[in-house]
Parts: sequence; structure tokens; C-alpha cells
Amino acid sequence: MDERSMSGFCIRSGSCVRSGSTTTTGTKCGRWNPTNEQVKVLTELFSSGLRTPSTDQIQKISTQLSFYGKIESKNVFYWFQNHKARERQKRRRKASNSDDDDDNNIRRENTTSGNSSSQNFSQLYQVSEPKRVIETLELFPLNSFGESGSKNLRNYTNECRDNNNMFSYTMREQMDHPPLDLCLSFM
Amino acid sequence: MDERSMSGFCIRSGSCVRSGSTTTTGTKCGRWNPTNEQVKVLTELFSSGLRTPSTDQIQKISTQLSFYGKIESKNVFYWFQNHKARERQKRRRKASNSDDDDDNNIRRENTTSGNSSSQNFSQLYQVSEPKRVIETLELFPLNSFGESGSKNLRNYTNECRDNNNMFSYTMREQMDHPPLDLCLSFM
DNA sequence: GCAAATTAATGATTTATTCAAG
DNA sequence: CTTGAATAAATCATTAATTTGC
Repeated sequence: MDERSMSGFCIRSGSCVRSGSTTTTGTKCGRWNPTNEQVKVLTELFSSGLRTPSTDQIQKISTQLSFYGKIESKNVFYWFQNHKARERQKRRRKASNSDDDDDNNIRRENTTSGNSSSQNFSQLYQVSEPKRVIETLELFPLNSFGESGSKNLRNYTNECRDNNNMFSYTMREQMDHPPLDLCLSFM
Repeated sequence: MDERSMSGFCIRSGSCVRSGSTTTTGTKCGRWNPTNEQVKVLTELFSSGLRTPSTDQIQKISTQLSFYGKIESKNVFYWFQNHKARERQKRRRKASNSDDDDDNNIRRENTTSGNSSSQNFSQLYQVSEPKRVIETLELFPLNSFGESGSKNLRNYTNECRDNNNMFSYTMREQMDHPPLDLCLSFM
């Protein structure tokens, strides 16, 4: 069994042993505490568009920033992750308008009007909770970069496979609507 | 039971009126025009993990959604197919999303085109793997400096997080470091 | 003024998704 | 269907700000 809950390690928290005295003799093994200059540079990088620096970039940034004080690559990595996430969070907080969360009815089986439904949705997709709404992310056109994008046709092929048997049923049950001719030209 | 055709929603040939939807008002009924509720449910299904619904599932979904407006099984099928593909495409086009400025990185799925050093950081730092191993982590497979191995970055999580010798810059203290104006172009 | 106490920021970890490969 | 890579989200934990009583 691999229940990690039983492990005896004190992975979380604890960790950094401060050796008792806190303010004595530098070298606290606490967390990174960026200098103003470091923050300034990181912020500038961020605001000039950098969001998820590559390993290379992280290394360079780290090296450069080390002139201002102690820093490690992972600090840079974490900084960007956190900053990105928190900016996003901030933004979402502010613009929490939208039309979302009407929470109309997703699992409204019963309902009135004696809909023919019969089958219950919940059984269909035993989704317990609609966790998150798919975010509306805007993708940047961002010129090319190589990227020969013609290789994922394969997936469609796979899906087509599914389609095949999918359409074989062709509305048997209680199809109220027309024959549903469904020409599957795409297969 | 109730024919969808009789429902007050959208009749095939007439003007397709979206029940209270905000977008696209004057669309003809040439093709399925999902209502907000329908999209919401479909999106939630997708978000909950459904990707390629089975025939039965499609049938059920379609039946349920018909309560919100005209819909056919094939619409559900196509929706999933398209949504899946487009989500993938979105990811592929731009791994990092949202946020204001443009983002300049193209990591994720470099198409094996020998992309530069991709993001190995999650592997390096977000050690999610060695949950129980802990004691000896090899954190920097990408060397950077030959001596890394001997250093033996053990107890990455438990002890002082200072380890890291990725860049053994070693805190050049007494630095009378130059201005280092770190122009953002160094990357 | 000053620290203890409390709160706000934010660095560091863990968890959950996603797509794609095998 | 399983697994790998890579996040982003959520959470934990520690440091800085600040408030407060003296």
C-alpha cells in the first residue's frame, strides 16, 4: 500500500530547523527573502511579458540577480509561479462579474413537466462537483515558432473509430426526431 | 411523450430564438445553436472529465439537454469532438494563457523539434515524486556544474532549503558588484 | 519607543488537471 | 487504460507589516 499518510517523514512544515536562536549569526535557513532590486527586476520581467521562464531563462535570471543578493534558481521559478497565479487571482477578484455562476440547473432530473428524461444525469456522469469552470483563456496568436501542426490528425482518427460505433446505434431508443440521417462523410 | 419538435424552443425552419441567450441573436436555424444552459452543462461535463462519451451517454445527454432547447445526439457528439480538439489546440498554441501582456514562451509540446531546454523545473523543484523517499533526492540532472553530484542534495525538503548548488555562486558577499543594470534583453 | 500579538504578503509544497505517448 | 510531463490551483508556512498595551 502506498498511503503516504502513514509515512513517518515530516515532510511538511517543520522542515527547516532553525537551530533555536533565530536572530543570531546570520544564515538563517529560512526562506528566500528577495531584495528590492531583485523584486524590481523580476517585476519588470513579468511586466514585459515573461510569465513562465524556461529553464535557461531561469538560470540566467538567477545568475544575474545573484549580484543583488542570495538567490537560487528555484526562487526565480517559484516567484514566477506565484506571481502569475496571484496576478490572475487579483484580476479575477476584480472582474468577478460575467454571467457565470447562474448555477441554473445542471442536475435537474426530476423537474416538472414530467419530462421524458427518465434516465438520470447523475448516473450518466457521476460527476460529483463541477469543480471549475473552464477558464476563458485567450491565446496569443504569437507568430509561429516552427510548430508543424499537422500531426494530430491521428487523434481524430481515433475518435473516428469511436464514432463508428457511435453512429451505429442511430437513434434507436425513442428518437423523436427524424431519422437523423447523419451522413458521416467525415469518416 | 413530448416531441422536441413541439417544444417551444426552436423550430427547425423558423427563426431560431435562443431562449434568453445573449449571443448571436439573429442566427438562422441552419445549424444547432446551443443555449447557454446547454453549453453550461456540456462544459461542466467536459470539465468533469468526460471526453468521448459513449453512445449511451450521448443519448442521455441529448435527451436531457433537449429540455433546454432543440438538440440532437449528433450535436452532442460533435460538441465533444470539437471541444476536445479545440482545448487541445488552445493548449498547444500557447501553453501559458491568460494574463495580460503577451507571453513569450512556447514550451509544452515542442513537437520534438529539438526545442531548447524545456521546463524541467517541475521535475527539478516541484518534487512531487519522491514523497516518501526524501532522504536522497537528485535534484539537478541538468548538471550545470560538474560537481553537483557529489554535493548530494539530500534532505531537500527536510533540511535547510539552501542546498542547491545549481549555481554555486555562493553568495558573493562583500560584493562591490557593478551596477548590473540587467537589461531585459539578456535573454 | 518597544516588543508581544495580530494580520497581511508571499515563498514553498502539495494536489489535481490536461494532453499526449506507449 | 496507464503513465509522463507540465502546469495551475489550492494550500501550507514563514516572514514582514501593523497594531496594541505598556
